[in-house]
Amino acid sequence: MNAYRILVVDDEEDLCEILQFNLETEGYHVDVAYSAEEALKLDLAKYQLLLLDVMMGEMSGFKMAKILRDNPKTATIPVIFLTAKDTENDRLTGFNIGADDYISKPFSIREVQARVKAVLRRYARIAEEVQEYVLLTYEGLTMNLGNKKVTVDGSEVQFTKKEFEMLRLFLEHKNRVFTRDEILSRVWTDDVVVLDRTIDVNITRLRKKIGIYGKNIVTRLGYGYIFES
Amino acid sequence: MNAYRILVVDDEEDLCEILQFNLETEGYHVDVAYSAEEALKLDLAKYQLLLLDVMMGEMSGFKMAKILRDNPKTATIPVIFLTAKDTENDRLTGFNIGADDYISKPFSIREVQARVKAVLRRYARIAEEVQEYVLLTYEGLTMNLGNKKVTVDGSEVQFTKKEFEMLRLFLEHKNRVFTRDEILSRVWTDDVVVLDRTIDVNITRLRKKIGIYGKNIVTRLGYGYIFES
DNA sequence: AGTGAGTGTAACCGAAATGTAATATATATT
DNA sequence: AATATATATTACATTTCGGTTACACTCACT
Repeated sequence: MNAYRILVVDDEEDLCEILQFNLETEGYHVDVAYSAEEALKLDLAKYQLLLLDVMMGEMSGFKMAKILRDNPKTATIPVIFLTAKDTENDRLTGFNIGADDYISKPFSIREVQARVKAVLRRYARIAEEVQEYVLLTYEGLTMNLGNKKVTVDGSEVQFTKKEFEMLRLFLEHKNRVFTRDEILSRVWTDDVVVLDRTIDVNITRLRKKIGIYGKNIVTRLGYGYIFES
Repeated sequence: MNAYRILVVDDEEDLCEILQFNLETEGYHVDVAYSAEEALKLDLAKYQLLLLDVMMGEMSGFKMAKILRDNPKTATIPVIFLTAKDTENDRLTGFNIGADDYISKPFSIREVQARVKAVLRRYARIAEEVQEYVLLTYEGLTMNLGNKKVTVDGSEVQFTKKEFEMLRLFLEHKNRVFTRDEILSRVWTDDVVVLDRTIDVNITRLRKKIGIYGKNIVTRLGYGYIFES
């Protein structure tokens, strides 16, 4: 069985070392980063759990978690916050961002081990069941990421891969402008080179397929496209 | 689309040439320095990526990277180390300093190209994600960089790209005079040449659009324009 | 080989954005 | 006050941008 990969992000090096040692003893693979900025450079999608210090360097753990939540590739990774601050307020902020648990410093290693185990168990179960049935919707538009089906006002519409991925991008980030370059890098593979205008053509095709909702894909002249809700 | 600027720092001239040639073929703009000392004389902030040799002349790549990390203007520039030494120890030193990647000599050009591409993509992504939340404001003026919308005292106003970028420049640097040349170089792409007078016209347009706040864009006769708060 | 879906490219058109020139106004200089 | 210089404004010309259509190419599957 493949070991779970855990990333610890904390600016206290000693603490990182302790966590790393003890969690690796438990059989996890543990990486460490000493700041949110450093952590964001990593390919975070490969971790099954993040332990984030709330108070550190430039970017707080909360901010980092927020960034993760908005990227589909990392949005579902469970997060446990570590913090010295144990006010009710912080706890709430944490849980609002989608914290899976919350550990206050100082903590016992046993406690950390127990919570990590619990979160991972929960995550494993949910990952299996839920992942397949993720639905993206906007009013009468629904995309089923599991079976790749799209329905527009109740009736199913056949989508091509490009159309599907573009609409997915838009529905995952409504009200955010995507430049053609961004769309290109997210929907097309790196090894192909296509003209900017290709996007336009595919936008036209997408708009047609989603009927009335085509109007929600708005052109931002000079910048790109945006799905407005 | 603006090309990424990469700086290669290595004392082996042949190697530099090879890297420069191959990366320029990929569409990047590549500069070269033959020592850390030489590199540090350059305006490093303009680069989006540094390739640093670890073993060279007086100052090592590690030392140079450390200097960069301590200067806020260069602290976030991604670094890839090039080295003949491939001990675990060196790798760790590198990553601790905040290396984004690590390439051991001898390496294949393909490998370098792939890693450079990967690092730049990661950075572009992070920059995008961060930008998504940025709101620039001044009293009743707000600019949303994520969806490129501007509101003036509550109501949305349509902006063209030039108008948007100019206002963005002003709001990001309130109370700072911008000469026409500076505005030109920041808002216009390098490949176009326009008259100075063009700025004036666009300033007029911008002033109109932001209504009452048009008065905050003040003309500094003989110098340029300033947004006064 | 033949077929059809998926996808990229080229070309045309209209609309929006942007640049330029001409003119008016303001500010500085003597 | 007169003149020169700098900027504002307007109207118009040009360029850029995006929507759309038709068509070509590729690839998987017969």
